[in-house]
Amino acid sequence: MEKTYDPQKFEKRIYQNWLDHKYFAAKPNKNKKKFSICMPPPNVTGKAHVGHALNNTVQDIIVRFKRMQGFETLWTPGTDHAAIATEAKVVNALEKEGLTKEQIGREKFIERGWQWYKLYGDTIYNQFMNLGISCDWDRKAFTMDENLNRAVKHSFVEYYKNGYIYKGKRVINYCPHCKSSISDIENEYKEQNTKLWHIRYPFENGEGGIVVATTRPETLFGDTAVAVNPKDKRYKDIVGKNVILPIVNKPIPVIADEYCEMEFGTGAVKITPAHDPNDYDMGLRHNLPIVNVIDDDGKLNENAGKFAGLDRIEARKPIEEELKKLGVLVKTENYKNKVGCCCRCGSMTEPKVSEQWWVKMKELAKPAIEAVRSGETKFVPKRYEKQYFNWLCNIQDWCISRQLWLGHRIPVYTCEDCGFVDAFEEDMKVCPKCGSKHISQDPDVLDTWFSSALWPFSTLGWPEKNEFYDYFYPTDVLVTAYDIITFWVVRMMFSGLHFTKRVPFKDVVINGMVRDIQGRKMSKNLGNGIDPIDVINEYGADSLRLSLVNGTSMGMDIGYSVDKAKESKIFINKLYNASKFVIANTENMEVKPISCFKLDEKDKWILFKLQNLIKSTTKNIEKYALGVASANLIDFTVSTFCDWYIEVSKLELYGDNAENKVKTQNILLYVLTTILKLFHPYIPFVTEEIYQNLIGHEETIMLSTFPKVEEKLVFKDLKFENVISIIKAIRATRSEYNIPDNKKVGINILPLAEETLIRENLNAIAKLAGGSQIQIVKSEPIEKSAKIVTSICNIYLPMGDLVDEAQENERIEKKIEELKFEITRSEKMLSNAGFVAKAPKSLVDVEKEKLAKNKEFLNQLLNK
RNA sequence: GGAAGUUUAGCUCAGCUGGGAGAGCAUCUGCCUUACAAGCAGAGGGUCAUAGGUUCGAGCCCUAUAACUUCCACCA
Repeated sequence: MEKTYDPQKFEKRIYQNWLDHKYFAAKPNKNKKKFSICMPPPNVTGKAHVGHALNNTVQDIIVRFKRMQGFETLWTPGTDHAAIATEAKVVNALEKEGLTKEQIGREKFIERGWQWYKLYGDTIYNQFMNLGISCDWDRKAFTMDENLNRAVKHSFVEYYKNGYIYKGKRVINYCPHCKSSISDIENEYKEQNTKLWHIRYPFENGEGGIVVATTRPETLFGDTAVAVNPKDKRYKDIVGKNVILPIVNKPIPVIADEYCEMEFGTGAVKITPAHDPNDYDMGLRHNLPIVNVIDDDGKLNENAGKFAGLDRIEARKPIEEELKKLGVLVKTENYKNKVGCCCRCGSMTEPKVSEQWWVKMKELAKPAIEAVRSGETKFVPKRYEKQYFNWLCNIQDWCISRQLWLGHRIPVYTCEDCGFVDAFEEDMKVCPKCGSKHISQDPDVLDTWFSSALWPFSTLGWPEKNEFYDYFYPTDVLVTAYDIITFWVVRMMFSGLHFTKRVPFKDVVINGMVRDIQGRKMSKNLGNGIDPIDVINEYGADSLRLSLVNGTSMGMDIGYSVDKAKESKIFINKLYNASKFVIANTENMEVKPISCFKLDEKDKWILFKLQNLIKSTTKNIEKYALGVASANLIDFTVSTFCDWYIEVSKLELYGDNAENKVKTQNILLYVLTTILKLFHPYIPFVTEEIYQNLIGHEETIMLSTFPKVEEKLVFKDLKFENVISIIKAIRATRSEYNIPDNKKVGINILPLAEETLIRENLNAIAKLAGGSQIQIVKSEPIEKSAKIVTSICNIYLPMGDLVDEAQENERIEKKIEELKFEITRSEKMLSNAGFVAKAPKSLVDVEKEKLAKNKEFLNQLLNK
């Protein structure tokens, strides 16, 4: 191994080796249990950000763990075509060439789309590979692939034939920039400083009238009524009368509708059915005409008279001037409200009445609700189920048509001659009813999420019957961030249940969002984004991975800065160095099973703690407590293995007892190997690199067996803890006396119990506590010494004049006080009838034992 | 308006079915001890947001309050 830990030197090489051996590939295997998972597909033309790194790290940890546990493990990678986003990029690119998509036509445009996919499609995969993730690259899926396209058509037609899909006129959100409808969840409300315009709509004689408050004066041209609350006494007498619509000079009725809040504004609302969903509903209730005043570019149309052609927002100013001139602008006031914005491009969306394709949701939602309610699919953490239920229980029909060219075209065909309309999986050239060739396909494409909704099974080849689908479906876990529960998780659930009759996954693990260290979202505007590739280049993929999950808990946001990767690298460096030590000291060793050695206390101690670690790591990973598991692993590696076992093992390794040396070598090797395997899912590269240098290693650590608890190595009564206490006490006392570490002192030990243990570990105590010479004494030495008391021995450090009587007494007094406090505490607890009666017996026993021990210790001290 | 989450050491965060408050970083002191100075050893630092309640026992359960975050709804 290299002298220093330098991840750049081996990460790429190791990954290539894994690829070459096809270790990530999975195939149906009846003799093994399966584990399957599919990657949330990133945007095909996107770049990896830290969120992806976290999401894929979590998946890879789970996948590697399961693979080592012996499951046939399939992790399907994939990308999404993200129609709106990609189309916008292609349009942009065309713009730079001075072209529009209309100019080059649909076919050419789609070709350009494919060029775009191909050009950028592998970028994100390559970035993911740097992370070390172990997905089956031979099964890469893309939502626009031919077989996935087939799944989309198949499911659309199935929905259509069974009456789940319909075409209908509704108010939808329209993005004038993307020139497409978007669904309700793609419409994000953002707060904006604007004005509230109070406009007087006079009576037909030009006098008086009614004052309405509006945030959108520009839609005035589309007003077809003024509404008030029926209970509103102020307007009781004018309901049913007409008022004059200013500028347009057209009479419109005053109507009464419960929807109006009497308290808001003036209590009177202008009703524009064409440009507001609530007004639209009211229009239906009151049979109002619909007057459209905004065109697809977001400009006012001919209904706006002389304002036609102006952008809807820019038109506000001249309209305000005009209203002022007419004397109907009562006042304007500053106002904060929220306006819908396109989640892709950020521009303000327009509610628009139009004809779109919809999926009826009510029936589809029911089994999806039931599957989570019954526990067939579980969320981790559970609280996210509420978000899921909340959405599904108030579900609205899903608008699935988009006025774009990239994406899956809606497979509905209309015959221009006989009017026949139907959905088909095949491309239709001739009308099946009348034979006419004048048959045309619907121009719209499907919402990107329509194909994503089929992801867990479409990536397994559905609807074709095949062994991958049969063996690996349903998948076991879905790992995703909470921001797409409604977009994606919900839709996969109901689609999966509808088409496959099974839940698409058993567990939904929600990872948090990665934020900056101040808790802000990472964004281009703030310039606080962190590029995971930069982190990998500087600290290595293992450090990035570990820093993203260590000490975190599922579903919680993570405040991230590169300092965390640095911290992880420092730890990995430690592991690397400890491994170097073990490797150097086990080179030519004789490998034997540990059970054939006579184990001493330190051996039993480390072996037992290791068994506990195996148990807790397994349990924690199984319940997705990845951050707890890694923290325990780090703690064991540093504070148990390196700080103590390696240090005491040096005595055996450099000593002259050959049998003890072989024993220690074997234990070191066993413990290190086990640590590496436990850690492999987290830090796959460095564990493989080290593993390859161990005696008796297998082909690859990633296919080795995940450690299991060995009952033979589970011991009780860990006496070595006493030795540690002795060493720590001496160190602390030395520090108290300001004795520098390079100065050695004599150590005299007067055993009060466990003399054998103390004798066996004399050298260890001397070495680790900085002793010049160490000896067992039968009574307190005459020399002036610092006295240390522990529960099994008294320790005397002869330090001559350095010894301060007062300080000595103080230390002993302090210990006595501590013990007295402990004893009082125990006695209080044990004299509490409630505690003795109700607390678990084991706990009461522990307390009794503690009390007895402390009493004995105190007696020793008091009797001296 | 409805819902969820967060509040623990100076900072970033863990903390299991309720059973003596933890880590890393930062700070202070000493040490280049042959795996590691990217290190080692020692030390200081907390009214677990606030107020009640349940319990033998509360960081954890219940109620209220405050601050911050997010999701849903979209009152012109």
